[in-house]
Parts: sequence; C-alpha cells; structure tokens
Amino acid sequence: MPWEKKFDEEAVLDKAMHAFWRQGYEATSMRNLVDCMGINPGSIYAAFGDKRTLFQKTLDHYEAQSRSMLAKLEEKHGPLKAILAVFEHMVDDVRDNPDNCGCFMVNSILEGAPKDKKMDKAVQKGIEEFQAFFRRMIKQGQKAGEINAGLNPAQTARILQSLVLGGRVLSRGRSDIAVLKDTVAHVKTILK
Amino acid sequence: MPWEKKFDEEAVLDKAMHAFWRQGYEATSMRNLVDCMGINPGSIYAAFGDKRTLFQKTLDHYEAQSRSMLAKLEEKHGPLKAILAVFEHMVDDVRDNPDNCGCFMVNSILEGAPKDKKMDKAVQKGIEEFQAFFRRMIKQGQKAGEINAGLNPAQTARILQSLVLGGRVLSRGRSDIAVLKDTVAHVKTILK
DNA sequence: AAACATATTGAATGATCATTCAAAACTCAA
DNA sequence: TTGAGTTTTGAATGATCATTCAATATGTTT
Repeated sequence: MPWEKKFDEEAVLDKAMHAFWRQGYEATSMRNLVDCMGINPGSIYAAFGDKRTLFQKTLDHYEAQSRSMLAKLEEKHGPLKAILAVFEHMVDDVRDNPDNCGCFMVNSILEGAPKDKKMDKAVQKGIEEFQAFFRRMIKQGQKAGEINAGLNPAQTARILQSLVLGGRVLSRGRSDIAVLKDTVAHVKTILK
Repeated sequence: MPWEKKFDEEAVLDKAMHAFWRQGYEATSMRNLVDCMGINPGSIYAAFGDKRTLFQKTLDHYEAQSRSMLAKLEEKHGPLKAILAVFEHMVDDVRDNPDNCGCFMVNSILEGAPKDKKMDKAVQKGIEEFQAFFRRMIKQGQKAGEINAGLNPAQTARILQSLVLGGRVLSRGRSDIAVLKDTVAHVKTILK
C-alpha cells in the first residue's frame, strides 16, 4: 500500500462547503476552491469529482450536520424545549456572527434547486426531515401536556418551518436579531 | 433629433428581470440576456450600463411593481383584508404557475446582497417598505376594531414578513401550496 | 439629396471558467 | 536500492465570460 492521502478529506470538504455557503454555487470558481481547500484542481477532481458533484457532497455534509444537531437537541431536551432551542440557537448564531450566511440549504433551494433535479431532491429531503422533527416534537409535547393539544401537528410544523426559513432569510449577513427574537416569542405563544 | 429608439426600454428591462429572477445573477450570462431581450450587447450597454447596473435596474423595476401592488391592495380593501390579500395572492400565484420563481427580492438577498452593498441597501429598503405596509395596516385595523388590539404592530409586522419570505422559499418551483394555505389560516388566527 | 447625429450591429478582445493529463513526488514491498 | 503503485502537481486546453468599438443603418435637418 503506497502513500496514503496527504489531506484530510472531510476537513477539505468542510472548507469547500463554507465557500459555497458564503458565495453560492455559481459565484464560487474552481480557483476559489483550490485556494480555500488548499489542494490542486487534480486532487479535487480525484477526490470529489467535478464541481457539481463536489457541491452535492458539501450539501450532504451540511445536512448530516443539521441532522445530528437536531438529534442532540431531541435527546437532551423535552419536546417543547427542543423546538425552542432550534429558534434560540438561530438567535445566538446571528448575534455571534453578523456575517452569517443563513442556511446553506435555503440558499441552495433558491439558487440551484430549480435547475438541478438531484439537488432539488436532496434539499427537499432535508426540508422534510426538519418538518418531521417539528411534527414529532409537537406530538410528544401534546402527549406530555406541555404543548397546546388543539394544534394540528402537521400544519403547525409547516408554520414553524416557514418561520425558520423566513428568519434565516431576513437575518442573513446582518446582526439584526429583532425578527428572530420576535419569532421566538411568537413560537412560544403558538405552542402554549 | 435623429432616430428614436427601436426597442421599448421597459419591455426589454422586463424580459431581463425575468431572466435574472428565474436563473439568478451569476447564472445569467450576457448571451442569455442578448437572446431573451432581443437586442445586441452594444445596445444593452448603451441603454442600461454593464451587467451589474442592468441587474440593479431590474431589481428597482421589481420593487416598483411590488410597491404599486401593495398600494392597490391598500386602497381597494380594508386593513385586515389587505393583509390577507397579500397571502392569498401568494397562494394563487403558486397554484397557477408551479414553475414560479419565488420572490425576486428574496432570491437577490441570498445570492447577491451579502457581496454588493448597493444591492443590499436597495433590497433592505424594499423589505422595510413591505414591513411598513404591514405595520400601517395593523394599526389601522386595530383602530377599526377588526384586528386584535393587544398585538404589537412592529413585532407582528416582522412575523408576517417572515411568514411571507418563508412561504416563498418553501414553494419556489413547486405547486405544493399546503404551507401557504396553512399560513393564511395562521395569519387569520394571529390577527383575530 | 446631402450632411449630420444617434442607434444598432456583431465580430473581436482579453480574462476567466471548468477540466484534463503528463510529469514529478512519494511510500512501501521486494 | 530499486520498482511498482498511487497521489499530487500545475501548466495547458478549449469554452465561455463580460465588455468594447469600428462599421453600418436609420432617421432628421438643411
């Protein structure tokens, strides 16, 4: 077995992800990627395929991270707190870095998904998983008596999802957290 | 005065707007613009400046259209109905064309605004105008007794704004109107 | 008709794009 | 030390990018 890889494949993928996240797919050139990933074009193609395939992989990477974050919230907190934690996490994120890039998935829905069926499918799956998390938490919370039993879980989950996306759009690239704090308060009154 | 323009400047601008709206700024090449506007590069540069300036003008064009739409709603309906009309209009739009492109301003926030200060400012102004519309309607509706007097107009306007953006993101490029119908229902319960 | 002023044309420009591939670098087995 | 197998390198490729401009077309004025 001659010579193992010099670079850490996941670390490099992570750097590519941030480039796409910050600039979008089209605005990120191969030159940009070479610079920020720290490896040459040939290595990128050997390890990840062409630009579009690399992008797809960064998106998968992002979704895996989101998934694991939700899973952690789900096991650490009760259902109501888990839902609120999602929104509070968003507030912290925006307050802590004013140059935040919003949600990579949302950005990708708008830039690429309409043109690329495979990407659209991946993004749609991520969205659905997010909504399923909300639905699950709502149902559990209703059983536990900490969430308004009169709410329709599917409908409410869609509203929460929409509020997450709206909040991320409105606060991308700024430190204005007014909307997000209002959203947290609003979510509390919805679920109560 | 020799020779007036052959093409209708506004019609051509409108076509450019739809191209940018559908594909985004980066993915729309000058070749695309030449094809869809039906005039040559030289004419585009003479009439609208470079690509970025042209884009800026299409954005202004879009904002003017939005503004006039809101103004029409405002004079045609009472405050509560005017707000609901915004959301119902969104439902109709998505149902009628599944290949809808969402909101041009939202798309632009995510693709370009972080990089381009001038664009960011224009988009921010559009967002603020939209919110001001909601605020105004809420206050009037409260005075008229048709909107819950206990609501904070500024906060509620931000939530409504967020719901609009979230809905547009979730339904771009599809005919799934579930979120939007839920949103309409939700808005009714908020304001009641 | 002739001269003039502006609009349009579209080929040419140089830059940058994504992608490739032969050569060089490297590790390990023999 | 050598040879085989694999990765990395980075210059080269051809396509496409935004932009320009000399030539051409089209009116109006004289």
